[in-house]
Amino acid sequence: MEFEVCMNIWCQDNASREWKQGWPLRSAGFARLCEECGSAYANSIFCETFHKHQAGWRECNDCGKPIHCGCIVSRSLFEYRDSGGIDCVTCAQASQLRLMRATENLNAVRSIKNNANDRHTEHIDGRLMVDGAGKGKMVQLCRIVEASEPSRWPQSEREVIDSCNGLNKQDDTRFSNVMKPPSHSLAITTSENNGPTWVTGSMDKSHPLNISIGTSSGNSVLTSALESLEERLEGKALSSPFHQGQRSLSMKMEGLIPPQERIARPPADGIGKSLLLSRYWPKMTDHELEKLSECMKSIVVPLFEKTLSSSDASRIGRLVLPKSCAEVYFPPITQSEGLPLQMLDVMGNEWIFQFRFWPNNNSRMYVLEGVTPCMQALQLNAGDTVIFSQMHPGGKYVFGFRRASGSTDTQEANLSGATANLRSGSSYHNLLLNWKRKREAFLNGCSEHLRWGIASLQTENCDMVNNDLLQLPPISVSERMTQTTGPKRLLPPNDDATELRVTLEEAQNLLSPPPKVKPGIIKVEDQEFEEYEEPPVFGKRTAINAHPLGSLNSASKEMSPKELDNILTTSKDLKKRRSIRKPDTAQEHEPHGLNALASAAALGDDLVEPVGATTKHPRHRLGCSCIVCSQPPSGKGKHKPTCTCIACVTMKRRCNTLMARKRKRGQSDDDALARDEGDTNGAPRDQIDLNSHPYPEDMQVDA
DNA sequence: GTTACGCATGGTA
DNA sequence: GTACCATGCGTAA
Repeated sequence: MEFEVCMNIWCQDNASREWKQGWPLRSAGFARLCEECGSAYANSIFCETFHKHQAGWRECNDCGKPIHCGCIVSRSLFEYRDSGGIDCVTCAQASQLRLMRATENLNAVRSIKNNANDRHTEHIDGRLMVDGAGKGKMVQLCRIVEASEPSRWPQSEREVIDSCNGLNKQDDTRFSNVMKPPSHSLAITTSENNGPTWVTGSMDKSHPLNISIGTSSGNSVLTSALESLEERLEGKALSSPFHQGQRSLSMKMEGLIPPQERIARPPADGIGKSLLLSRYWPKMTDHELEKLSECMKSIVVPLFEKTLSSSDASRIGRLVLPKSCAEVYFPPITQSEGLPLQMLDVMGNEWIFQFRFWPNNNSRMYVLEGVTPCMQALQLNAGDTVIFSQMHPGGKYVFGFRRASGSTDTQEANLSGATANLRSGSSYHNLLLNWKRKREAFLNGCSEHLRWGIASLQTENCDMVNNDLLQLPPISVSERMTQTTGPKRLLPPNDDATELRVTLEEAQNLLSPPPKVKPGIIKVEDQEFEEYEEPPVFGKRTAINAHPLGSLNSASKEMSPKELDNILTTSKDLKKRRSIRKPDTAQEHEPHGLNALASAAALGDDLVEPVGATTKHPRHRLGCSCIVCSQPPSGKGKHKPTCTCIACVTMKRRCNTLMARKRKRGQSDDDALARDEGDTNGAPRDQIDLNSHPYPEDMQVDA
């Protein structure tokens, strides 16, 4: 165990060598707690998920912008570390907790030197050498302690010791006594095991600045006004929340809090931060993490994330896991068959994936198998990001996700729905209730058939749908029914090769009125709706000038019973697919008949091209970002030869690579290359034409 | 004929 | 050059 000294000046344990594992931190580790007093230390700066109310905002020393520090102790403790620390998320340079610059630190120690006759300090390699009580020791840590309860500040070292002894007797050593300082103090901690040297000073305005220097063992006391320290305390520290009526800095910074940034959360120390590529670090906003924890009713520690590739999101149902992440965060497996891993998604559904590996080039390739049902239920596609987290206690894995940028859905959005029922009392909750009420009012006002249709489209088996709807602001139903809200994923795709993006309006368009039936008129919120006595007809209209709600165009393309049967059969086929989801939830996200109908209808000619499963080039599915799929339709949007877009650059690189290889293989192959690639559109070879098929004919996906 | 499994291959960092 | 990983592909069910 790494040697560290407890930084709680109430604690006499200056030689702590063991640290208890405390509460889980958002950095995927655990807070280390002093064995003696239970104080948090080191990486406890990440504990905001657990003690959010004690989190606070600070100003970055370098850029001055507010930065967040969630340390349970940081609200009452300003900490300085010469090395390490957390980068400011804004400027990425300043240590998050570096509230004193090195020069200030030096001044403080010089003051000590000047006022303690037997002391001598030097600045060596950025560190401070203290001679005297901490003779020959390198100063590593220096901190200003700000008391939260001045009335409890001990006025003497004796009181400090007494208070510490009292604290040690407390049962709840984890939180009640976390870094409760006796006063504003400057602690200079030596790196070796002879205890820290403390500079304590009362900052109570009712008392003169009374600063003492000594080791915590109390063998040296110097009462003096350390001017520079006082100046600093009066300057920076005195402007702290404490001197503003004990208001927290977080309150002070209220209104200045910047928008939540997506923070890449590196793994905790010791778990191989250097081993895990930063692209796998879970990037969640504090808000998302907070909501996830709220949703799971547990502490959730993000582990890693991965952007779904085409093959991950394909129907194969295999999600390739980054090797390092799999080995670090998932249970070790020795057999290729691996073991089942139970996971909860953000909706609270339980899934079991097979965590296994394949031998691969003297290495392993880790995969999660059986993810298709979950992916479909969550409507995840290539480009989306899945986030693996772990709950504490219990260690159960959480399967979270984040939609690809540009999508209207984010994990946060989905969590909004998932946690709606947990947000009782919040304004957000009220908004949801408001919308729910209006929706119910509307449904109640609708005819049975229409109500059934809409309700089915929302489908009680598709929580995502409800959640999507519930996310909507509580606008009137009439507005809802007439506006286009942008792409909404209403239904899970009924085939892996397809994706359904359909607005509510489009969904409504799938309901056609029965032919030759005159509608009645009902009023909901002063809006007239047509009511039909006969069931609606399902089908995709071929004309688009229909009224969204009822007066549907007579040109509706009705489905024959056989067509309906075919689609329903397709839906049933879904159930044949292998799914190892638990029985209690296994059917929840299966598309119902109406869903299948809607999907099939919505996936008509002009909406989504149903790309058939092909073994030739399965990557060409919806969402595929390859050259073929990303190229614009021929004719318009043609890329210029000088275009430097990603697609063009990639294409050029590929061609260059291909050319180089071909040249190596000889002239005959070069000729073949010329045949294959040879100016399909008559373009010179150095002018890449992205509108031509980049692959030989036998590889081209059917257009 | 289709699908899933398991391994191989090749691109990329 | 190597490891990782996306995905291609042969084969068995």
